[in-house]
Amino acid sequence: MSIASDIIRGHTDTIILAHLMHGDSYGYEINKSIQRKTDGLYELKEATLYSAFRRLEQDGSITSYWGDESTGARRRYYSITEYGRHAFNELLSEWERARVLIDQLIAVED
Amino acid sequence: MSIASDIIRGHTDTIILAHLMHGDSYGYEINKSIQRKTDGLYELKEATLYSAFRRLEQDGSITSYWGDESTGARRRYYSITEYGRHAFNELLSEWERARVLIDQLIAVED
DNA sequence: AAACATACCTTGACAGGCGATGTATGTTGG
DNA sequence: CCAACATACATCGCCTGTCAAGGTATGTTT
Repeated sequence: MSIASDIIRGHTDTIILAHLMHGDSYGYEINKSIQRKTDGLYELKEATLYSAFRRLEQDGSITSYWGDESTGARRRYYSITEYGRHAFNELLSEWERARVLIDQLIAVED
Repeated sequence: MSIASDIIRGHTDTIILAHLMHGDSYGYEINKSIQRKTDGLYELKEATLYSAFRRLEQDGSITSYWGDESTGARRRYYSITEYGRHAFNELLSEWERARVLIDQLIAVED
């Protein structure tokens, strides 16, 4: 892992919601997708991932249901809600603002 | 405050070190400078600021000394060390990488 | 005299990340 | 055939950074 978790902290929810904007998915798949997208540079720790699911479901951003796999391990699918889409957009624009702010604050030139 | 602290979290040290790259400074002034730079959009909470100073001094990134104000409240000045400059550069490039990574992960298009 | 600005500091609570550990199913290499 | 690995989910308890609240002290302005 080459990225400090304190930098990613606060983006976990956004990352998960972004994935669910494409359609329903489940934990393992979401994590694999993150690894693929970042060429293995980043992954969510399982404990982080599942605690995020709990958080997001509690606040109404996602809902979940068990898949009907006839074979293999069972999967719990997650679906983004209308509220979740709205929350995601908020998080996105917050990120835009934060990115500018941080760049401003850590620039050595003034 | 319009930026969630979980997004800025992990940048506190970088922000402080960036300021000290210009020269020695003290807590109150650093915080005022942050508010100025961001037009009041962001400020470090005092508890956060001073706990960051402690952290940075402990790991050898900064050193401190009391100013010799003949009038007004006393000031504790902080100075970035050679190690601190190195650490700052590391943090900077980590931010570059993280920014790209996050953008990649929260993009809805793929 | 009160309010405000400058300036520092500590305590205790809280939230998110994560190492460790556990469960269960299915596939594959030797 | 069985050990190792991949898939897939879940929880517990620790650690770390943030911050509300509170405190101290000096100087200026109203």
